[in-house]
Amino acid sequence: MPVTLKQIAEQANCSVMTVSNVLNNKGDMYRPEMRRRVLEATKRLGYRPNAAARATRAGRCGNVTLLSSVHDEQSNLPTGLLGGLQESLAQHDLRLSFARLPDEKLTDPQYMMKLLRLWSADGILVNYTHGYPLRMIELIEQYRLPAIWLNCRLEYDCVFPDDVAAGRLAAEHLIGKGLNRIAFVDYAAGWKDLDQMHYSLKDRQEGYEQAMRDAGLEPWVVREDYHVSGSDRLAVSQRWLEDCDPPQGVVAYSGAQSVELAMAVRGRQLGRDYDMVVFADRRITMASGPVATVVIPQWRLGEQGTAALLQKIESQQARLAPVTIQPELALPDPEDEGRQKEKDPSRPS
Amino acid sequence: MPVTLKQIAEQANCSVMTVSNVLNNKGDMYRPEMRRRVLEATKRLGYRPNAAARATRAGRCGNVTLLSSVHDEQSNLPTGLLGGLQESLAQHDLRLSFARLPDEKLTDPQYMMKLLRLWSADGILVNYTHGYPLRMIELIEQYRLPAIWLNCRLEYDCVFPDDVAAGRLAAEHLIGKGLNRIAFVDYAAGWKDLDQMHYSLKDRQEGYEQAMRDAGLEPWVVREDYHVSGSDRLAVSQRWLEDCDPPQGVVAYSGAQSVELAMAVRGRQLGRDYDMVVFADRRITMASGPVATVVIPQWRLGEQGTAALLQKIESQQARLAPVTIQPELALPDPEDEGRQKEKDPSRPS
DNA sequence: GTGAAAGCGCTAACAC
DNA sequence: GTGTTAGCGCTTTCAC
Repeated sequence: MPVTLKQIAEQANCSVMTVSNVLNNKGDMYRPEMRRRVLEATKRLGYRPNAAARATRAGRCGNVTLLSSVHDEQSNLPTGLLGGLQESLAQHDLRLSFARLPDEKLTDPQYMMKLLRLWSADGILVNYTHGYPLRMIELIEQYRLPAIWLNCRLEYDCVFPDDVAAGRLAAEHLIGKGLNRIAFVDYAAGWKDLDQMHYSLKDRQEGYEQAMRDAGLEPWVVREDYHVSGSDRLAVSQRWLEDCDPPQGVVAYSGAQSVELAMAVRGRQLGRDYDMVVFADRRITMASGPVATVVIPQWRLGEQGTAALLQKIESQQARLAPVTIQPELALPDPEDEGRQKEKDPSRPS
Repeated sequence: MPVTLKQIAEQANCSVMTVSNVLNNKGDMYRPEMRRRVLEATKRLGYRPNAAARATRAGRCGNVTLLSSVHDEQSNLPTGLLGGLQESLAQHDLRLSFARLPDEKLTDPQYMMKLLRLWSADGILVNYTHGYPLRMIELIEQYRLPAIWLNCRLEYDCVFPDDVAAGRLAAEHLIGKGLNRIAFVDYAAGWKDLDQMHYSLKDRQEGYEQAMRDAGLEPWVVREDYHVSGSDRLAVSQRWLEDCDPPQGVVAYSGAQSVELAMAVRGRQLGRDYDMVVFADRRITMASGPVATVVIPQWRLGEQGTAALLQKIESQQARLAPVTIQPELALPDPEDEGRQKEKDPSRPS
């Protein structure tokens, strides 16, 4: 039903090739009159190029697939990452597609065909940060899929943030303000389950501890034995804050809001009585106002992921060296407020 | 470079058609021996089907494009929506691709070709919730792109949540608990800029007001003249809470955290001294613990969006009646805690 | 300057 | 049961 080059050629009284050339910027040689006729017919018919046909001819797919877990209920896909990927891929005339590895048994060859068809791409970006099934690694190897892992600290073929640097950056900011009692808070993992968790939990704490020791300060890590769920975080925060001289600075991997609230109940105000640094993909404003944020630039991560994948596709190289992304400290500088992208007020929440 | 059916046929000593049929579940007629040889060669060579070629043959593109704004710095793409779209499209052997309408002048035909190639799809899902450029509507019309608008309340070809119902649901929950002084809080829009904002701002307030009046209660809307930025919300919350007998219930479109904090500073605890309802795409846990949430089921919105788009593509119908999605109240029931999907603790934040 | 021929990988239709 | 033919929309090559 869609318009084809052939139909344009008929309308413009020329050959299909002429149309193709004119529309692909190779029409310099043609008479202006010819070009005009072609462009006019193209516009009039509302012609849309058929990417599939072009890709078939070119022997490529024209797209890259972002592979995610089916288990991600929560957003594991920052808009910045999506944007960075999409825009850098578009510059190479590649589309970004989305796929998941379902739970079904992947032994049925018929089912595998269906899945591979959906994955059909020039390359794969794997967005599992942890807990990726062995089966997927097997599939990637078996089908020689050019793949890059995002947010994964592997030996090769990956792009990930330098989380030790992120931890250092956070601590150094507070140390630089002359604070001494600086706590590192994380409720996401406990000491007992830390090892099975994402490396960033350990690495950011490690960076914090390094910075503290370098400054001659005693690290102060607030971490329970096990993961603290959202509903328990306030109580836990209040408990440890009761027992101590309250911190002058807090580096929060998670639980920042419960610390803020527990401090407020004790009459201690963020920005006045203590400082906080959080980690995020963008500058953060908490309930008490903006806070210093160690920004993990997801946009750049996406761009670098694209670059790595393209290199992998081009070079057919077996293994690519890991790429690390440096985090950046974003201050809650009031002067910056204007530039800070506020949550767009007119969008639905 | 990728493996083709032809190569498999050579290895399996048969024709390309035999391979195609066996791999596409149409191989019942073939001798088991033949099928075995084909499947063996397929596996050994690591064959991946070429979706582009199949799509070319079928006269379709095999994918649907999700069109987003370049201006979305903040996540406007809930994971649930993505998941619902992706999964329902996969059931129809369609891939989901992403694209954006860039700011560049869209007058250059060469540039337009490039863009249309990236948008190349059987249909388009428009994810602009507001502020979509007129140029895009023109493009959709000119190129007869089968399009469905998501989260937009239009006259036709759209799928969006019933936000009046959402507002009602929130208020009725608190009214049902026997509360009287129930405030509706929104800092995202002010009275003066409400009209240019997303319809959900007005609609949820409208639903709240309806429910209040139905119950013989006085609506109490907290809204400033203009948008209140994140850094000012706490101060604003403290100001209006100072002047009044504090509310027993709060319906928060936005600013929930600043209200929670302001109340805490006054010694009023969420769940003990007052109740709150918020709107989200999933059950929400605030710093004080879980709260009742009016859940806008984005997953279902995605599924319905797919259904509508497929119908639009199939039927070539000019205009499809709008589809509304009903919100659901999710209680902060402790019994439900187990089922509540906590933010996965092992992911990077 | 323009167009005819060939072929990309795949599959519907039909022949044997 | 298996293979042959033709053709999807597009572009590379090369002839006129």
